[in-house]
Amino acid sequence: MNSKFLKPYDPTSSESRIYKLWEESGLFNPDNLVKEGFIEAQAVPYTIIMPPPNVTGILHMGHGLMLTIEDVLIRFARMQGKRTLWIPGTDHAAIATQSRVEKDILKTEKQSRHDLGREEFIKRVESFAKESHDTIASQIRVMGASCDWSREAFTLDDKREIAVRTAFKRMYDQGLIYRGERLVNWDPKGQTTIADDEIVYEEEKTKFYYLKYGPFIIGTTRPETKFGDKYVVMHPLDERYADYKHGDKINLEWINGPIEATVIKDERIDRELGTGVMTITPSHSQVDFDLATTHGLDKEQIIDTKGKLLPIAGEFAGMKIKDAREKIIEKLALKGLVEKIDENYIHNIATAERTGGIVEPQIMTQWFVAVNKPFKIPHSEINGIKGGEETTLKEIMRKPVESGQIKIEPGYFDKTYFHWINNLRDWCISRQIWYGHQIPVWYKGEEVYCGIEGPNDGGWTQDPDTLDTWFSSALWTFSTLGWPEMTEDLEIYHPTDVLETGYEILFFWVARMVLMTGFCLGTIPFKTVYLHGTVRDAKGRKMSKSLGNGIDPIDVAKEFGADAGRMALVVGTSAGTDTNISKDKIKGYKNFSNKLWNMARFVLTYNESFEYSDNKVLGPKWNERIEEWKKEKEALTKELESMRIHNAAERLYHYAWHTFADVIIEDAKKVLLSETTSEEEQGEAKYILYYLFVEILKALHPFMPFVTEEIWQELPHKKDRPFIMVEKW
RNA sequence: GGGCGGUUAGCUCAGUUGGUAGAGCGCGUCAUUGACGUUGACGAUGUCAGAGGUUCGAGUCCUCUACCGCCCACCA
Repeated sequence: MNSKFLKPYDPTSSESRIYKLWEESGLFNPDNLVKEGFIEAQAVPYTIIMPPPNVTGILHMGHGLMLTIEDVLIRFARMQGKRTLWIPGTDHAAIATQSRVEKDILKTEKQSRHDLGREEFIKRVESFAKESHDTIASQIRVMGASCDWSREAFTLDDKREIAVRTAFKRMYDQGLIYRGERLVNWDPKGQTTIADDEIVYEEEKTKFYYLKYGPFIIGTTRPETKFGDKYVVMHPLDERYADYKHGDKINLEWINGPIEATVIKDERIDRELGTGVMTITPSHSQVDFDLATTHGLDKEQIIDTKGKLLPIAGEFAGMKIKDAREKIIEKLALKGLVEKIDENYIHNIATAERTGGIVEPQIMTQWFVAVNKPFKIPHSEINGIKGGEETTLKEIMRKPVESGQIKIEPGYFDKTYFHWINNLRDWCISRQIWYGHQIPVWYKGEEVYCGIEGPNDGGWTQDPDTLDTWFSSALWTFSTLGWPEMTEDLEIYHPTDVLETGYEILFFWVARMVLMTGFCLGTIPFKTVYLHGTVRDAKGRKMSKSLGNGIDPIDVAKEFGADAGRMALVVGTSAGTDTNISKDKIKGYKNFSNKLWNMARFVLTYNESFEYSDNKVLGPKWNERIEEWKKEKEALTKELESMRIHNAAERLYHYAWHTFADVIIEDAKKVLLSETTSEEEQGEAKYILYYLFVEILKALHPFMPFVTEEIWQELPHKKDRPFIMVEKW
């Protein structure tokens, strides 16, 4: 027995050494597993593509949970003899990364991205991203993730660039990507458009003004947008306004003098709300824009992209929204046009998630993906959608989940998924930022060209916008496998088996992967979606910098070992529910690592050498124990196959400690320490200890890969496989 | 405003198709120079949020109520 067993288990010295051994063996790569004969070439493939962490910083406990769950599934599949592939990668996270670097540069150099220029700025972002990537890659290793580094990908590397441009061009050619004037969410602070999902609504107390608009009273929180309001809208069945007919012209006194207003009747107006009458500002409000579009009304821009009033505001032109608001009310009050002011009006304002800027809707030319437009899908393996027939991207998202072809775990998220799809509007994919995939469209005068490469002849300018970061992540399951080339990887490993991710990105990402895979490949990206919850502190609070309650997975690995951290993350954590973690909990599993270590010490004390034999006959007492274990193992396998990882982990912990150590070892001890037992009896006791211990190590390996491998390497019996990692389940 | 989830032991949570309640931590008593004190044995604690229903039988299925949390949403 190696003398290291005489000391308590020290994870820090083992873990990095063991990871290195694994990595150098090349056995994270399924090609090598086949080459070296550990699995059959025809074996069932099992694939997970790692959700790429953003290169905006370092990994947190949420990533720790993600990596643990995926590694458990992967190691389990590998031990079951499947052709197991787990591809790691990182995400360029366009806006998040750009604004992070912008902030840094502003702080240290007092420069903006415009001061540096596009090229120089991109260089800075790239160097930041590189550094962040390296940190992340090493953290993933610390967690013990057995992913295939030879296939590592980045959402903004050369291969993925080709995939993105190919997908874009195909959609463009199908008419599913179009450029249009639409009302978009403009972030004046970030100077870019943002997606609906990137908005955070915040409650704000503001004033609600009732203004006299000719014979009507209109309510508003935003008098500064009212300069161009020359349409007054009401419900066609509202009896209070029956005297006014659609199209009537009314002359009235307004902010900067007399105007002519036109009456519009539309049933979308809520009669109960306010006075039941509204004026509209199509340029800066979605409802108003829709109304104006239906009735063919003028759309005048009132506020510019910096958040200042335009010349239409007359004397207020050039003022900021906040400053102008009070001044306008003062003027209206002087004219006697203010009926009433409600001082305590609570409403939600839209702010940009990344910058905190107050979103100002603007009419702009942007690129969109049409989700409701019918198109002919050439080939389809999606349940409920036939190749060669017409469908829509929305259908492509809905059908696989509806038909059960894609299973979402936990199941109740189906409802949320459908609810979201039903309310989905066209996806705005252009962003006015620099870091990301630049839109593969070039202009020369009136000519427009879309292609994988720019046109060869001179005089063309590429569209300056970049794509929403989710556009490239939506291709992730197949861009990582070599698409648009029809590679062997793509053939073998796609569709992938499991997408494991946090429930908060079900819409941003999961739904869009389904969309893109359906469009590009006519199939589904994955068979199962496993959604994990948020990792919280011991009191159930979100971990945050301001609270200082965060736990760093790397610190955990240093203090308790990655194995302990993994167990603590996984036990008691069912799909879709949040999990609380504390140092006490992690410490409990460090103790467990040590317990295993000491079991090894005891077992090896009595088994300096060991011969496995398949037909070893044991007495009934020990036989019962073996039967008991077999049942336990069956139950475990079932739990793992149904992805109830928490149950499997808990069962194993309980079996190893409270059955094997507390009962079986104690029983064996009685035999081994007694003077009166025969040699045969002693042999049986030794055998059962060794046999069951090895079984436990194997079963525990997916959960606690390091300590189990470390012990396995010291076992005396002749092993035909170099690592427990590639042992048979 | 719309949708979804939760409410089980002091704490954190399991509980697969309905069959007399479980784990970990914590707590109490005791043990122990024997693989391990990062230990062992034994033990206590629950009207499973409340009300009603279906059933031979409900933590589990149905309805309602209360509280907590999350997501979505352009209320002028």
